[in-house]
Amino acid sequence: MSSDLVGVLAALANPQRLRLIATLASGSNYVSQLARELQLSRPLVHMHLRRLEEVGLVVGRMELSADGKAMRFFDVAPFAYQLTPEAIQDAVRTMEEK
Amino acid sequence: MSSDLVGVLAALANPQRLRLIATLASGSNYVSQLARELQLSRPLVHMHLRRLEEVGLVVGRMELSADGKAMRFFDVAPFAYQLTPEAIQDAVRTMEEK
DNA sequence: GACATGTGTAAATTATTGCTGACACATGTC
DNA sequence: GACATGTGTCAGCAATAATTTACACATGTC
Repeated sequence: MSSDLVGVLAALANPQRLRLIATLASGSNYVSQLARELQLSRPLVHMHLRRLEEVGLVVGRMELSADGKAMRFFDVAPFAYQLTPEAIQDAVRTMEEK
Repeated sequence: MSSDLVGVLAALANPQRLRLIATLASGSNYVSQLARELQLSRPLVHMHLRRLEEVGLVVGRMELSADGKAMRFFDVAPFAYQLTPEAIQDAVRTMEEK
């Protein structure tokens, strides 16, 4: 169970992905709808969400809509990272021990 | 006075820069020495430190050594960022209002 | 003067990322 | 069947980031 700080930081170091998290923080949503709301192409949203999911910042699930369409909903994970020099020092320490 | 979360995150989203911060957290140090300790080329360390300084995560100062050489020392700034969905939501809000 | 140390920068290369435009596959309605 | 919605993926291009090598300039010592 690696917390992989670098990975999380890399996932967050992008304006679009921050906007995605900000939007999802107000409630779960699905890919096409997010693309419309944030004015991004759907493949792009798909890719950003995958990147966020890989490091556990959001979680996705499949859901069937009333009219039978398979829709992919996402929620933010309740993460909380404290970013201080000391926290980074610890992260680097565990990072360097193979 | 912009806190520019994306900029800070981008600056931190790199293993070498995290190692630099971790090293500086144990005490101030200068460029050539850091390059030796972290096994990186000096221009690379120079560039990473500049990137960190731009967003205020480290601060640099010139200092004259005993034998008269101009040396560039760096210290970590005492930063503390709380990374939660809500904090990101706030950051994006202030980010979107031009 | 040659050699060690330190500083800075610029050019060129490589690797990575962000993004678009296709394509394929479903479902339900006119 | 044509059209709307939704899903996924892949190829390619453009922009950015990471890295090296080489140069310039200082200082002090052998």
